[in-house]
Amino acid sequence: MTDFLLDPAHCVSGNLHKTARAVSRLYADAMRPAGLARSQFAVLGHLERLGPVPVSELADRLYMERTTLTRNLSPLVDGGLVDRQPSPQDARVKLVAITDAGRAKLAEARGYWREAQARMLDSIGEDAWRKLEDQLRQLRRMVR
Amino acid sequence: MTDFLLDPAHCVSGNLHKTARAVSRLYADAMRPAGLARSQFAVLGHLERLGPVPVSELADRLYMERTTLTRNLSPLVDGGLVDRQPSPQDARVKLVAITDAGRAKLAEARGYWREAQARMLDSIGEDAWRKLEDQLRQLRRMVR
DNA sequence: AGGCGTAGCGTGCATATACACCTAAATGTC
DNA sequence: GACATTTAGGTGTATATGCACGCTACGCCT
Repeated sequence: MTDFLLDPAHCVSGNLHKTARAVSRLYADAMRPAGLARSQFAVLGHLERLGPVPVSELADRLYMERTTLTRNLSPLVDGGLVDRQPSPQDARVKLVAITDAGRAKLAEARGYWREAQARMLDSIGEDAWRKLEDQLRQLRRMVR
Repeated sequence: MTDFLLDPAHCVSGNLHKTARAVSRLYADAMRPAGLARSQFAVLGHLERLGPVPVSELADRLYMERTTLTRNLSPLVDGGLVDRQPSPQDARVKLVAITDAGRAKLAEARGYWREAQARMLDSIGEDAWRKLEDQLRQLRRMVR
């Protein structure tokens, strides 16, 4: 067994977070005019694809703590971009959905996002990203 | 140009953060007995390798906002794991260094960390991680 | 019907992250 | 040497992240 990779400098978690921070700056800068934070963009994107969905399920999809999502939803609900209602079937469940205003804001932000994403793909190469994305997906499935 | 990768689901930043969250849980769980948070472990690890270093330089190495690091250092300084002193050469510069207590705590935490890292490497394969880590490093250099 | 276990959510607390803005010290310019 | 500029750091505010804990509603069992 290699000792090499058992040095904290090679921590999987640390390297992922470090890289995430580095990359986020570009997207944050590009999307600033839209007034949507990185995480909010991700939440709205998922919501648009999923339709009304329980908080827990959305959290699972985002690989995010349920309680973290609850708080991240607050500013979106306050801003009218997201709607949160009890399910008619099960009073415990809160169904979260994107509103029309949310869809509009998302569409606006997507324009800025696309620029950043295009620049990023241009830098690293589409093929490289395809492979990297696949490895990240595998990593997530691994730990689930 | 492929439209495929210009869908928010393929966002580089989003995928990185999502994966980082997923992976962090394992390390956090494993290291909980040590009482060191993920980020704190990373900071101490860097400090041990670097020796006394200005806040800004440490922030650069961590690809972290300087002001974020300042706050992350607070609990470490309060806990006596890190020392923060003005530089004798330049009164503007604050030199940050790991203390003996910090080294001890780091050594303790490293035991727990090693278990998590070993499990992770076992799951994804050492070779796969070597390649992935390299791609992440390239990504960071790219955006610097 | 009553009681028990469980499932879904929210809150209190602590840390993490970063932008805008401020302060102080060093440096450069004349 | 005086003053503008640049550089290193910290603080106010807002969002992000997750654990421990508590509450309510549902389902089951008797």
